[in-house]
Amino acid sequence: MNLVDIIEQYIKEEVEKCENDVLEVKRSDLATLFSCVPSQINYVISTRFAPEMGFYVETRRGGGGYIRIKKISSYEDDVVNAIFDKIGNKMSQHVVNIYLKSLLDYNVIDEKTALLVKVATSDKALINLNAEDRDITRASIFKNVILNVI
Amino acid sequence: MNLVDIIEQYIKEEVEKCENDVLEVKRSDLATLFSCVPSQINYVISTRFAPEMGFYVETRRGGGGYIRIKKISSYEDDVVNAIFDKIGNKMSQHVVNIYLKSLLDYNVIDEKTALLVKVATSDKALINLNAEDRDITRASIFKNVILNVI
DNA sequence: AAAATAATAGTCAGAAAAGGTCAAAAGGTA
DNA sequence: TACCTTTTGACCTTTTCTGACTATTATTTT
Repeated sequence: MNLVDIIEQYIKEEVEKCENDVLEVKRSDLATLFSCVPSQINYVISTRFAPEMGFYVETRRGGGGYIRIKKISSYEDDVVNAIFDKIGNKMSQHVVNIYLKSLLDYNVIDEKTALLVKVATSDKALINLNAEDRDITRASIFKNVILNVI
Repeated sequence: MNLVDIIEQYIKEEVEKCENDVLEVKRSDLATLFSCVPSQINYVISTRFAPEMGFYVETRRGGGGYIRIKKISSYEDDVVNAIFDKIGNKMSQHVVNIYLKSLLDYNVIDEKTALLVKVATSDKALINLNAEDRDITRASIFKNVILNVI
């Protein structure tokens, strides 16, 4: 097993142990624990704890900084999984609407949430980006939000 | 929790306890209470009690000097306006979080909406963009969504 | 009343304490 | 060999904390 795998497994176990499946750690502590450079932790996080894998990660710099890893409970949901399997790394505004409707139909999300997601991923909100970045960003926001709000 | 966070929380609690939501304290007393240098109090005030966070702060030097912290009570609109006045066309993740906290505090938005905006504007959701685009997009999403829910 | 002194608070720059980024080196595998 | 993943390290950014120095106001002294 590689170091990434060992650290990945450790984090997953620790998250399970935590109240609400939220683990808060210092990057430096993890690095010390596994005798590796701190940036190795970033590598683990970015390759193993992306939203597609059912995790939400939040960090904070400065004194008292931390990395907070939250396991998303709805990740096991079949409907969500079915939808996630189909989403690529780009989404048009139209496609977002289709998926939102579907999630609404299955009562996975409510009207208000659907509206908020629609606004947050609208061309208007992403107006400063070029078409390509817009679609990529839209897909990323969609995935992150959906996993977190349901 | 950092010292700033502890002092922030303490002040907020004390303000709540006060008649009319106005707390008057001596900077030196707070510094003594938390065993820190007086300027730490200024740091807390300037990073956590600005008008866009729903507070109005007044001070007086010299003998009998004080720091008076008032929670803006009147209309949620004031807070929303203060925030929108302050927002330029760029926002850091940190700033978004701070404003969301204020909006939540004033019941302008609910927990779920706050979470949604937080996730939608997080660095993770906007990972494919460079730092500059990220901050611009973040501000745009924030404005669009908030304007839609209020 | 003016001057001196004491009592406050403010400012700003630098240190300290985190985490982030990116590219190069190393290791595996088809 | 060519390509992909992992590991490492040098350098960057953000946030917090501290302390020396400054500014203002109140009180006391002359």
